[in-house]
Amino acid sequence: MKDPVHAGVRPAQSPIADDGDDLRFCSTCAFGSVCLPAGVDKTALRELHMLVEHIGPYRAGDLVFRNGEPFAAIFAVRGGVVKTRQLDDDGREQVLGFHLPGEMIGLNAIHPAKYPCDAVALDTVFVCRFSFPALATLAVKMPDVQQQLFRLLSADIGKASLLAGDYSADERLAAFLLGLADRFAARGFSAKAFRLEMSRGDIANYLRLASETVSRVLRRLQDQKLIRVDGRDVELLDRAALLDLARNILHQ
Amino acid sequence: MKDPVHAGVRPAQSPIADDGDDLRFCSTCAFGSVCLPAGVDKTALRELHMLVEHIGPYRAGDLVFRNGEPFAAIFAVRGGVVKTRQLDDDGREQVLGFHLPGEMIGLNAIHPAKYPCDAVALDTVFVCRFSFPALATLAVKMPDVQQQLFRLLSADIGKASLLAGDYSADERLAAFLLGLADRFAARGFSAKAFRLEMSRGDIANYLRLASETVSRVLRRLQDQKLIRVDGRDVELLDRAALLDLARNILHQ
DNA sequence: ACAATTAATTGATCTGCGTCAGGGCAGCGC
DNA sequence: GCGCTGCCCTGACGCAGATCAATTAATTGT
Repeated sequence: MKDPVHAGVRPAQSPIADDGDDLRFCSTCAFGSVCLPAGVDKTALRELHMLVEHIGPYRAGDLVFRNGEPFAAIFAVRGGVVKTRQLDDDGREQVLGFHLPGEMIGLNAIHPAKYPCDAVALDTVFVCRFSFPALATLAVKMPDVQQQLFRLLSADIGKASLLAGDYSADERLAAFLLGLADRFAARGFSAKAFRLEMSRGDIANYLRLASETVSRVLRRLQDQKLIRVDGRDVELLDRAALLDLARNILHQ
Repeated sequence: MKDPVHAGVRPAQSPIADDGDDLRFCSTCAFGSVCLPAGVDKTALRELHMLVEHIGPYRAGDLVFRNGEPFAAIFAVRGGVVKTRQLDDDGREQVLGFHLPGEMIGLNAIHPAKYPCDAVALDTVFVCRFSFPALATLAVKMPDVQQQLFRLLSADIGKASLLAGDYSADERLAAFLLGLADRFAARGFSAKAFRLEMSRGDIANYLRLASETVSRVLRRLQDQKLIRVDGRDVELLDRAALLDLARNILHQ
């Protein structure tokens, strides 16, 4: 563990953006299309870069923001994996999502004006912080920024309702794995083999299953030669079959 | 059935905005705070009213917008109840939500740039149509409009994940009834007694239950004196007990 | 007013997944 | 070395709710 940035990441490419190469990271970020526009007002662009604050590293277990904190900023994950979760009155956890490099968190805090969940680093995490008042002000001057914000928000509505259906454990796991694969691929990582930074318990909680069920289903999928599992490392062997399983969840 | 506008609505006040009294309706609408601002730039306000188009009546079963149609506008329900739903490949329905007067629909269409669901009138429905390009342009000139759009979008993310948890049938129904009651109350209707414009099947589908289960749970809640049910008319008798049941879903 | 649909209720049975219980294995401090 | 802790896996069992089936309202059309 000499290199904190690359600690705990093994297979395929490491999902950590090169800290020394902002441009390369930004091109895979949810805000990339506005942070790195081709031929757009240079002054406004400079303003956008001005209001971005690079923060990190967070270590596994650290909180990027905390439930109840007043809303002030949204964040783009720059490296590592972030879990968002709520704790109910009895202290039971509800995992809302996992966020890979290039993805935004904190959008659901705008309305209640405070963060409705914790954002927990699952490994070594770096983020970009966007002050929201500043971003909103900029959005008034740069319609592209406004559009992108609208799109990001709208996209999250769709994501949130994906798991609401009553799907079987197999469908959920298949959709989960394929979803991760596609998101890794969109950020330039391998879509076939990747590491699950989250525990079985987190996956189960996110998919509204028992962790025992996650174990059993992963084993079943492996027995059926759809995937290969080794601890937290996963390899997708039969994408078509997985897609067929997940069809109802993903394909609509 | 001589009066189409008020047909099929019985108990308490009818959830139909007075067509002749825009001001009164607008004050209860999701956009009310920007459509009816106190002491705001009159010119910009006029522009907002200019781009609002009143549409209706739709009859039960009519579509306000259709899955796959290119996204062009968002809508505020002005009267009646609208159901949003997806149909998967096999033609099975997935109910995404029910929308009462004053609530916005179509926000989840911004990102995919086409409507990801159908919006179906459950009874006689009137809507306000907001052209989205025009609204976005106006938002650049009126930061209040932009803010309100951000808030509406963000709020929908939270709503979408409410039902994602693994809750019991009783919890779901209690939360559903209380949620409806509060939304009716926020629009000036009775929070104690109201009519379910949607069928048991729609409720069941929305809550990811079987319609038989909805029947049974409603009966059980009635036996326990928490509610009174008569067909599609519901009266909440013991709000505290319902809140206690729904605590895990609503209260976080 | 009538049959013809469609929706709602109720009971009986089935089942997927949660719960409980037990065991293995790696990392870590002592 | 040792016990401790956290994570993962596996089997046995029970239950909430789905499914199947049959009856009884409500709607709708003629």
